[in-house]
Amino acid sequence: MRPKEGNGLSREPRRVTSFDVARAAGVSRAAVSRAFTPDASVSEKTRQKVYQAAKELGYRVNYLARSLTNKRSDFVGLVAAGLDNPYRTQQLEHLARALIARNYRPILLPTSKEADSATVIGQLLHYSVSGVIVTSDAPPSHIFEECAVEGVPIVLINKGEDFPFVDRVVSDDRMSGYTAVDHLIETGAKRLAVIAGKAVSYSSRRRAEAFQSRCTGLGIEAPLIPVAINDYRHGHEAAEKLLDMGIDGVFSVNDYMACGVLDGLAKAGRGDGSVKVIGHDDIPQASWIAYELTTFQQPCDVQAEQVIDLLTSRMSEPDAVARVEFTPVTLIKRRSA
Amino acid sequence: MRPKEGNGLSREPRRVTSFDVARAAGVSRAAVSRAFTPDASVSEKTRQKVYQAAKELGYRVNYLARSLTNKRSDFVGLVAAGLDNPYRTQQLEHLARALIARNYRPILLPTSKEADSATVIGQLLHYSVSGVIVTSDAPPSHIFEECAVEGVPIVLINKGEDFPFVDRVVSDDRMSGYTAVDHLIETGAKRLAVIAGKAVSYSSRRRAEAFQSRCTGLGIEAPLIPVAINDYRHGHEAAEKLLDMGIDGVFSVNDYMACGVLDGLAKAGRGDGSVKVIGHDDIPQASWIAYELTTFQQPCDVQAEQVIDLLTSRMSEPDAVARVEFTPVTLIKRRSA
DNA sequence: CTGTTAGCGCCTTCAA
DNA sequence: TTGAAGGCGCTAACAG
Repeated sequence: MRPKEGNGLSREPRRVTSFDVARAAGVSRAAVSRAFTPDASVSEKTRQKVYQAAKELGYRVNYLARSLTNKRSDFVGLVAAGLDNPYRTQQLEHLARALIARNYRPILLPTSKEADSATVIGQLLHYSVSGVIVTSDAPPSHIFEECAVEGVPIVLINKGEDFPFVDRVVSDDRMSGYTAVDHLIETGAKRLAVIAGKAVSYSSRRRAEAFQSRCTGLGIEAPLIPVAINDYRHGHEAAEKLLDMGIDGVFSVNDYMACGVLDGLAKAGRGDGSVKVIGHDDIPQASWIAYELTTFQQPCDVQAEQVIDLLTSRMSEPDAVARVEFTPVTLIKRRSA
Repeated sequence: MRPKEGNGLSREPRRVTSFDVARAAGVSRAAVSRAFTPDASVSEKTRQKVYQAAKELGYRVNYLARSLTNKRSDFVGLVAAGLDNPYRTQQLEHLARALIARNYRPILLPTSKEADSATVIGQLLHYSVSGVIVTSDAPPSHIFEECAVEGVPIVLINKGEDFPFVDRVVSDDRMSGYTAVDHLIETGAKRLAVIAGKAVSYSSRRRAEAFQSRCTGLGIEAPLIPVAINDYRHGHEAAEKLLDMGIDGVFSVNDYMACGVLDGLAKAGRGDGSVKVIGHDDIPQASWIAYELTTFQQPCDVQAEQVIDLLTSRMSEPDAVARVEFTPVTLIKRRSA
């Protein structure tokens, strides 16, 4: 059955096509195509004949060829950055699973300096992707236009840019900012502060703003402790400043950084709970015994569903007005506050 | 310039093809194709004409159509599981970046009960993938044959199955097992043990075996403390047993679980360093102040390169004998041992 | 170096 | 419901 050249297991991937199946089943190629197309018009009888022949020959529909005629592939770009933050990983995994569950194939595109999101999305446009999901820094707006022109939906997660045809899913940052203040005060904290990356992320900024705005409303002062990046190391460094300033209640805009804050406090001999800490995201480490971090759960599964809903509805209605979905947050109380 | 129906920004993705570019540039479609094919035979002059026209029209090569003729796409399947373990995330990110750097597109496929690796790899075969990288549980062997038939290279990471045409990259588990013993003894531990998932992972098992074999060689006893899964929770639970058994030096086959062990010890009031702990992988958390875990670094970047080397060399030599590459490990000494 | 000619594997009208 | 025919966008093989 193998091609030629009897070197044991010669290659030359002799692929079987719909033509082969058609011949074997005694039907036309169109019939084969229909048999493998959901709700196409085929009799059960031919369908079975086709399936039978297909199985015997080891036939698989070539989805790439299919997308050529369909003008749309099953691929969805997943543009991500900061995967060292465990929350990002969770998001990624949930998105990937949710996509696969709906028969999409996620193309993973980690961003960095060399490969920024714009370049990367540009690349995606070569594959007739069904959509693009962005968790990294928001790309420059010109890329949105390109996508719009090619009819490729984009969904941004926790980003701020308001742009025609670009949908977004954002977590309820005002809620977390406000609640953080209230809870810190409830636990007895007097001198509050918030740690957040300087203009690094939309959600980060919004949480910090909400926190401060709530404080202002209550007539208390609450400085922003700026850091370069919202990560463990910078959280750790911020802990010192915190102590210098006499803060006893702090909101770290994500857990990843909050872990650093807690460790920094512990290192300075203040791991006794005298400084209350609230994080955000409820990453696995937040419930680890070393931290037991009070935090806001931001359910990735819900978020993923929201994202995909936006994606699919935009596919059917490309010209719809841009929408924003809010992911609810829930305060999880633990030892740290 | 837009199609019809003047509803402001009407859609109907009017894609521009090589035909359009050819016409605009006054050349043939083949010329256009060549202009976009690395080291194809085109004069600089036509190439420029083509680029010019392409830019004006906003042309992009349709890679899907290209793969149709090439019979091979740029896609590489990334089959992964256990992404809650931060080391897995690191692997994933490095693999993805390494692939993209070489102009492959990683398709992310997280596995689980519903979507086991076999099913998932089967799906991939519809896309003429250039290869498959497996970090999850090894798939059943029949899938290897299917891939071999279709000429799709597979590389397994830290898996044991020895199968024709299937290459593997494995970390130097014997080395870590041996070194763990020696280092624990050096730091003064007397009663050793190793914690490992029961038949859950190849590397896990191999590390444990090496550990015990070294102990036997030194004439000391070293029980295996079995757990269901090598994760934080089970590490935490294992800590109790450890103390019951009077162990004072333990090798946890991965860091993720080791963090649980350390937390379990701390919770039992034995976070004083009286029980030495060594982990494996050097995940970010291992260097967090709460843990300062002595561990083995297993460089993801090296591993990723090894994987891709195997992948690409098998593409050119599909019938080569299966190879195994070893990833070196390095002991990183920290507070925990 | 360039254009022409055939497909790659599939899907979608269109008649029957 | 079925088959025939044409085309999706691109590239490889072959002249010139």
